[in-house]
Amino acid sequence: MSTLLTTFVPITFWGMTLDGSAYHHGDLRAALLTEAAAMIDERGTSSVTMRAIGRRLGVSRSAPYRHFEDKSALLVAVAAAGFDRLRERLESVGAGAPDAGIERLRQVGEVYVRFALENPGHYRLMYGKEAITREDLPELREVANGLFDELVRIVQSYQQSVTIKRQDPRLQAYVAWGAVHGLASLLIEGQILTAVDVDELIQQTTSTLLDGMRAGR
Amino acid sequence: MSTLLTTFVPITFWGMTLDGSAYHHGDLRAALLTEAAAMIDERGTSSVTMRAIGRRLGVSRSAPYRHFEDKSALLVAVAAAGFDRLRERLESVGAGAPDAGIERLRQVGEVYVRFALENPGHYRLMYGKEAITREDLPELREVANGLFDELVRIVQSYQQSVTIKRQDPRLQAYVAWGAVHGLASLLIEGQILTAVDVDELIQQTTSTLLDGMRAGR
DNA sequence: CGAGTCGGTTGACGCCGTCAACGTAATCGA
DNA sequence: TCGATTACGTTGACGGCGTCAACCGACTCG
Repeated sequence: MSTLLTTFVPITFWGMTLDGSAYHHGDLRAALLTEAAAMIDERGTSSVTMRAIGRRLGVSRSAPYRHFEDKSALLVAVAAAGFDRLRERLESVGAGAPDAGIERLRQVGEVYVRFALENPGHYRLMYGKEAITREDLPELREVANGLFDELVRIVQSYQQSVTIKRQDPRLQAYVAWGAVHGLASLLIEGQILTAVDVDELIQQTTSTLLDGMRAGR
Repeated sequence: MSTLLTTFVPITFWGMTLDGSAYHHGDLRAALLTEAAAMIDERGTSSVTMRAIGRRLGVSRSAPYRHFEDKSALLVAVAAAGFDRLRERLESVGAGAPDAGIERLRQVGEVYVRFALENPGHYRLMYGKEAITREDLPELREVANGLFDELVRIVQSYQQSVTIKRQDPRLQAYVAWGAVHGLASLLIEGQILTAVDVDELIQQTTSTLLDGMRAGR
């Protein structure tokens, strides 16, 4: 009897059935991350709910809890992935321009703002506090701080060229970060509505910043 | 009979009873605004719920709906009040320094950042999109744009002094706004953790900005 | 004094995050 | 090979949320 019944049980391989349905999803954790990321950039962080993401992936409302402790943990993971992508983008700048010079600092700023514009939801998540409520963000802080340290190093290296004022590189790095972060935020939040050319705006920001950092003497 | 019963009905004046309880609150609308503002700066925008604010004011969960169409409308009103306060603060800068000069632009930047630090919840609400979901923000946009126009005017007036580069003042104003907004945001969101002096950071930002705006020639 | 409006109330609905209890599939040790 | 364990899904339930509908008391004005 049980033998007969089993003939109606779908044949499975790694949780996947032949007709595509699955009891075990296969790699739900990865799917959750990419789906959450997509939702974030499509309709904002507030559109990400545990139930909605489950619905979109065809699993039950609480399936995500087998892979992330709570909603905040999921968002932290998405933010961490965002930091990784940003780091890659910034590192690729160095590879292209071996001559260095002030030009690299400018390019880093441009790439930074462009990343924010292309991944607004991610960017807000990474540098905002609203969605992420947990205190235990060791890895997240670590990767974010790593990025900042890289910026400090860049500033420092250019202070050693003659064209930059010799000042506390950490302070200078915060100023530079603030300028590009502010521009990115204003653009993302739709605060800059009058018809201005975004490229020109980025250009102007980096120019003003670098002029200000360069020694008046 | 009904005459006897009315002797047990509390004597009221403008909705207030002699023992302090009230059926009509008196001025619930104003109370909602101040209470929401307090909650925002104390425990963040996400702590503001229609039900919680009603609880804190001793009214029912849906009493606020007699004064604001929905939660977003309430938050818009709070944000608008924030813009008014910021405008007052910024206008007071002009009054104190009649001699003008580059110094005023620097002071405006400082006051701006300080306002954000003192009213972090308000500031986030004013310049973020997360909490406010409605499209019909005519007055809000208006007062925000008014503030920006004021900044454009300041930049313009200082371009007419010899010490500033002659460039599109709108573009320059966006750059300046971005720099202070970025610094404020980083500070508010707790992104600047390493021990740096906030005053020095503000100082450094405005200096770099003004140096960058000033003509190298 | 009676009608209408203003500003409160409760009940209900459907969303949400999350926990507990449960079931099934894959895996691993004997 | 098989039994136990673990990994990964499921549904049911709870309380909190925004919001709407229905209701009602209290002030206002003819």
